[in-house]
Amino acid sequence: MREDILEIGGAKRRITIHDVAAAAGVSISTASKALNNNGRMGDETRERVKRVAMEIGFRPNALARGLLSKRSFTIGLLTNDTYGRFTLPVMAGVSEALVDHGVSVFLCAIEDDPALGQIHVEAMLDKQVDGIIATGKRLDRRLPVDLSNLPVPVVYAFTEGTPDSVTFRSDDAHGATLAVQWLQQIGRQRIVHITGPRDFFSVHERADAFSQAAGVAEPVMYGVWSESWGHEAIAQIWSRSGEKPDALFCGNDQIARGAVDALRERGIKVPEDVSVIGFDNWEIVAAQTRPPLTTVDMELKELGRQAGLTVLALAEGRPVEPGVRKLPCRLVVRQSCGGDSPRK
Amino acid sequence: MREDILEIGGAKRRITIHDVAAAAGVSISTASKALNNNGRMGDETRERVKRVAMEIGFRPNALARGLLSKRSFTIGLLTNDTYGRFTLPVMAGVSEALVDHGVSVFLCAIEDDPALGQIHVEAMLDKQVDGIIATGKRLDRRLPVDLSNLPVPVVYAFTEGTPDSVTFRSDDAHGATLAVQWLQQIGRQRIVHITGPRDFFSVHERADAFSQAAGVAEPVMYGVWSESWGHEAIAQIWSRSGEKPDALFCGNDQIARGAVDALRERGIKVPEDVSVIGFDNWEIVAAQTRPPLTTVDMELKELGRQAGLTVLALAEGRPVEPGVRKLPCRLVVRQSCGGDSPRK
DNA sequence: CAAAAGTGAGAAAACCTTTTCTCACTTGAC
DNA sequence: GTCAAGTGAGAAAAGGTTTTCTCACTTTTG
Repeated sequence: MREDILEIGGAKRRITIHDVAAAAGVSISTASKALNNNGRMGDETRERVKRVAMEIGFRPNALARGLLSKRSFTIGLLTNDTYGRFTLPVMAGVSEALVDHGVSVFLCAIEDDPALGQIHVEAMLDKQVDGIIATGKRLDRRLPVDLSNLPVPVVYAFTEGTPDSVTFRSDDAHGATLAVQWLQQIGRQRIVHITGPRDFFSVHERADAFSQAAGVAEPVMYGVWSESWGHEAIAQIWSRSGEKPDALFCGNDQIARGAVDALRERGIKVPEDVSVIGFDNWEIVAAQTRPPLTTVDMELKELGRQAGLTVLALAEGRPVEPGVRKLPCRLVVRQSCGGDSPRK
Repeated sequence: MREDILEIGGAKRRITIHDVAAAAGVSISTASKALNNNGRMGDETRERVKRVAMEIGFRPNALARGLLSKRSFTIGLLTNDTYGRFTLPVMAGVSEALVDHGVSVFLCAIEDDPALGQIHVEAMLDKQVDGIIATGKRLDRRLPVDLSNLPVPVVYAFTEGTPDSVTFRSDDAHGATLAVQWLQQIGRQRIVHITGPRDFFSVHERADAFSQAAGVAEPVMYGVWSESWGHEAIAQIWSRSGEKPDALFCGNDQIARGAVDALRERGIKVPEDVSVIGFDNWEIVAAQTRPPLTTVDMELKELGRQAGLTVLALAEGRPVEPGVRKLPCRLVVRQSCGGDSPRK
C-alpha cells in the first residue's frame, strides 16, 4: 500500500492537511502557512511541518485550492484537427511549456461539430479552466464555436482568431522564401511551385512569397493537397514543350512525395536533375520519401509553447498585446535538394 | 457582455448558486435542491428556480462540486506515443465515450521519460482525476512509470498492464487471420508475410496466426517497420529463384506501401499479379498508396471507447472483471487486393 | 518596572456546492 | 378542537485549502 493513502475501514482516503497538522502537532493554519512559506512561525516549526508532510506524502488537493484561488491550473486545448497532424506538435509544445507551471491540459477534439464544440467549451468552463487555446488545421478558418466573451482568456494557435485576440501562426511567406533562397543558393534557376487549392490563405502567402523570391515569371500550379496531384503536376510539366524546371517547391510534403515518385518513374534523378523541397516537415512522409525530403518546418511545437505561455500570462492577469504573431519557419535539410550545403 | 458573467467594479465574476437563489427569492439550499431534482418543494418553486438559473446562465462550479462529491469528472490519458499514431484514435474513442458523461480528459504525453511521467501522474492525482488510462505505442511494453497502487483506478489500452489490471488490446491474431482468409477467398495461393522486428510481441502473434491460416510452409520475413524494408523484401524475393508469391501480407501499412512501390517499379501489377494487404489502416499511408491499400484496422477508437467506459465504471465503484480483453480487428477493403469482393 | 514592539501560532472566514437535519405551517382524522 | 401526518423551505455542516485576524506571550525600550 502506498504511504500517502490511509486505509480506514477498508476505504482509501487521501491524506489532507489535517493529517499533516495532526502529525506535526500544529494547527491546520500553521501547517498551511509552513508549507506555503507564508505567515510567521519559528524555523523549527516550519521545517518540522515540511518534513512531516513529505514523510506522510501529503499532496494538496488542487480542487480545494482552486476553489479558493480561482485558479484551476488547468487549460483547455480545443481543436478540429481530427487527424492531429498539426494539433499534435502544438499540443506537445503547450504541454511542455505548462507542465513546469503545474498546469494540465484538457484536449478536446470537436471535429467541426458546433454542438460538440459547445459541449466541450461548457465542460471546460464548468471545470474552471484558467484559459483556452484554440487550434485547428487551417490558418484561415474559424473553429465552429464562439469563443468571444468567455470568462477566461483565449489564445488562438494555427487557426483564425477574433480581431482583438492573441493569435499565433506560422510565417508561411518566410517559409517559402527560405525554400526559394536555398534552391537559388545551390544553383537552381528554373523553379516551379506546385501547391494546394487556391482558397487556402496560406497557399496565397506561399505563392506570393515564391513569386517575389523566384521571379514573377516562374510558374505556380494550384491543385489539391495529395500525392496524386504531385504526380499529375509532373505529368503536366513534362508533357509540355519547352525547358523543364531544375527545382520544385511543393506546397506540402505529400505533393512533394508524389512529385519525387513521379520523377523517379520518369527516370529523372532527384536531386541530381531536379531539386525538390516540401512543406510541413511531416516526418512520416518527408523521412520515408526516396530520397528523404528537404522541407520547411513550421515550428508548430514552438508555436504551441508560446501559446501556452501566453494563455498562462493572461490567466495570471499579466498584460499581453493583442494581435497576430507570425513565427519564423525553419528549413530542414535532407537529401532531396542535393547535399547538405549550398553548391559553390 | 455575456449574460452569465457579472461585471462588478470592473472585475468579471462567475455567477454562483447564490445569484440564482437571490434572483428566485429562495435560499441556497432550495435552489440547489431544485436544480438537482432533490428534496421536497412545490412544483412552482422548482420550476421558477430552474427558469431563473437558465435565464441568468448559471453553471455549477465543478471544483466545488468535486470537492464534495470526491468526483472530479476528469480522467487522465497517459501516453508515450509521441507521434500519436496509436494514441490519437484511442483518445478520440475515450473522449467520445466520456463527453456524454460530463467527463473531460487530460492528455499527458510523457515520451518514455520516467521523471516526466512521474510529474504528470502527480499533477493528475493532485487534480483528483477519477481514473487514469494508460496507452502507448506497443502492446508488449510498459509505460516508464509505476501506476500500481494509485488511489484511482487505472485501465490499460494498447500497452502492457499489470497482471491484476484491466487491459484492452487488439486481437492481432484475429487481424492476421482475417487478412489471410481474405486472400485465400480471392484465390491467392502463395502468400508471404513481410513484417517487423522479431522482438515485438504482436509480430509473433500475427506471424503465428499467419502460419496457422496460410500454412506453415509459407514464408515469414522479419525486418523493420519501414517502407524501405518493404522495398528490400521485394528485392530479396524476386532475386531468389523459384515460384513467386501471388499475395503479400505486410506487418504494417508502411511496409506494404514500400512493397507496392517496389512491385510497380519491377513492372509487377498490384493487384492483378500480386495482392497486398497491410496492417494498421493508417489512413495517410494506406489511402495514398497506389493502389490504395486493403488493410487490417485494429479498431483503436472502439478500444478507446471501451477503455473510457471501463475506467468510468471503476471510478463509480461498479465492479469490473480484471484481465486482458482482446478486441476483434476489421478488414478495410480498398484496391490492393483486387475488387471489393472475393473472386469466385 | 511599565509600556511598546515583536513573535509564534491558532481561530475563523472564505471559496461554491450538496445534503441532512430541523422547523414551521397546513391538512386530515378522530 | 387536538393530535398526527404531511409539506415546503431554510439552517447548517461538510469537503480541503488559504488567508486574515486575533491573541497570548516574549523581548526590547525608556
